[in-house]
Amino acid sequence: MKFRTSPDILPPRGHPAKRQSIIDAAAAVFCREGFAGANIDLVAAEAGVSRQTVYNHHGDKEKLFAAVVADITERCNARAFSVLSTFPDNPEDLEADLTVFAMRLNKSCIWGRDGRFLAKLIHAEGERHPELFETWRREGPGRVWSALAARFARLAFAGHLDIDDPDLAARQFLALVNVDLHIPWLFGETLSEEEQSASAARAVRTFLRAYGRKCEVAANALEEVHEA
Amino acid sequence: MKFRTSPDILPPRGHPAKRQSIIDAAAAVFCREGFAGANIDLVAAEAGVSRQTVYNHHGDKEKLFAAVVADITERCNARAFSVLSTFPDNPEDLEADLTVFAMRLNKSCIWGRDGRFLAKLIHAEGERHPELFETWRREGPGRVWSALAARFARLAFAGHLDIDDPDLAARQFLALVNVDLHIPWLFGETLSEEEQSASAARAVRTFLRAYGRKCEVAANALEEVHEA
DNA sequence: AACTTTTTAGACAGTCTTGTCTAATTCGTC
DNA sequence: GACGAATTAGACAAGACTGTCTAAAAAGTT
Repeated sequence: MKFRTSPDILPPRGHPAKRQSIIDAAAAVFCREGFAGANIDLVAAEAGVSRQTVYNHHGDKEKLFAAVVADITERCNARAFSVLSTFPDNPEDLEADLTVFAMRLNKSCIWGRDGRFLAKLIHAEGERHPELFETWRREGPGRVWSALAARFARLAFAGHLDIDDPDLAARQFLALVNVDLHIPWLFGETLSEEEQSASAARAVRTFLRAYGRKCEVAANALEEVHEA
Repeated sequence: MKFRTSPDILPPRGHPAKRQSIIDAAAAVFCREGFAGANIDLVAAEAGVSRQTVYNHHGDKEKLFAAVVADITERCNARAFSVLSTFPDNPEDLEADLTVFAMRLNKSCIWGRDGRFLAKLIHAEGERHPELFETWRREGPGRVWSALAARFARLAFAGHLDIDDPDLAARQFLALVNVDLHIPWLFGETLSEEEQSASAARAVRTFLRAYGRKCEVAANALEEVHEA
């Protein structure tokens, strides 16, 4: 209910393996039940640990929650950056390569455990406790997005794209990639591999219609117009 | 914890005004605190009503929650349809008209009380209790989106747009309109009027770059290419 | 093997919440 | 004003949960 004082995370004590297993279990429980509904006994049981050990490691429920957020944030950002490093800087077939990249992004950051958990935690507590997610905002959207924007800018500079505002293009790319995933995601449903790749392909196609090289767009358009 | 049996909503009893004020208060409390964290006494106090009256009207906490979901769903869909009726069917300046439409959509469905509440409720309970939101899925995305798609299809037929898959275009339009709003939305921040309109304008510009009439796109592109 | 740290099980007080019950009061309507 | 329905305040039992404490067991180290 408070988080008033700086929500320090307790310094590592005891065995790190248990510490991590507690955080993993707590993440699952907090996401399933919400902060108020989460039960420390359940966390302990799910972590295969006694309740007292949970308290030894993390002090109290709020500190445990803060530790979970920090942990998930870190892993999520790491994963995002790792996917980012597979961006097609020298594309052979830009549309195909971007589609593959979009699918990897989906798989890692949206359907992945960490991504889902982080999103749920933010939705549940972001409004009431924005402090907890400041790290994420700084490192996540703040850095990942601008890194993606830099990649797009490079593609544009190399003549593969026509982009005036790379940051905007990056955000719109991510939004388009999410279009078909959002609703199923909300209800815990999954998309088949084919659906995912079809969705990614549609997103990339639209993105390229908007940001593809002008002369190519012009050529394609003229061609189609002539046909009609 | 259950919602196992069909979560019937109690038939209206007592004074409708109080009934509604209870639902309004409950909506606010459920959204702030989550289902588990919500306190019936608090709902009663916020509604200006005694606890017993809450129970008289809505049976128990779960039925109250179901009633809140039903209420918000209905109002949210009504609002969406009402905004939809302002779609620019005979646009004078397509870009400007679509931008205004996008802003109205934002104002009504995203920043509005009902929209925020519904989104939070879905995020909090959608995975655990999808039954509760089936009405929304059927009437919301299912109907509003396809209505929007129909509007786009008409614009395309009239020669204002070049769209092969109107449903997809509608979904992508909504996604683009949301790009800049999502993060601030998560943390309860608001965007100034100017920021909102700038965001809407950017979304519409990209949308039209992707779906604008081919011959116009071609003309613009050729022009720019020639300049360079 | 001796010693220290960590973990465990369980009990425990204190708090909070839900949902029910009762008796008194107010409201709406005829 | 009189009557029945709706509302109120408050008490209440039953249960759940947090966070602490203790004594014993287990694990890890030298």
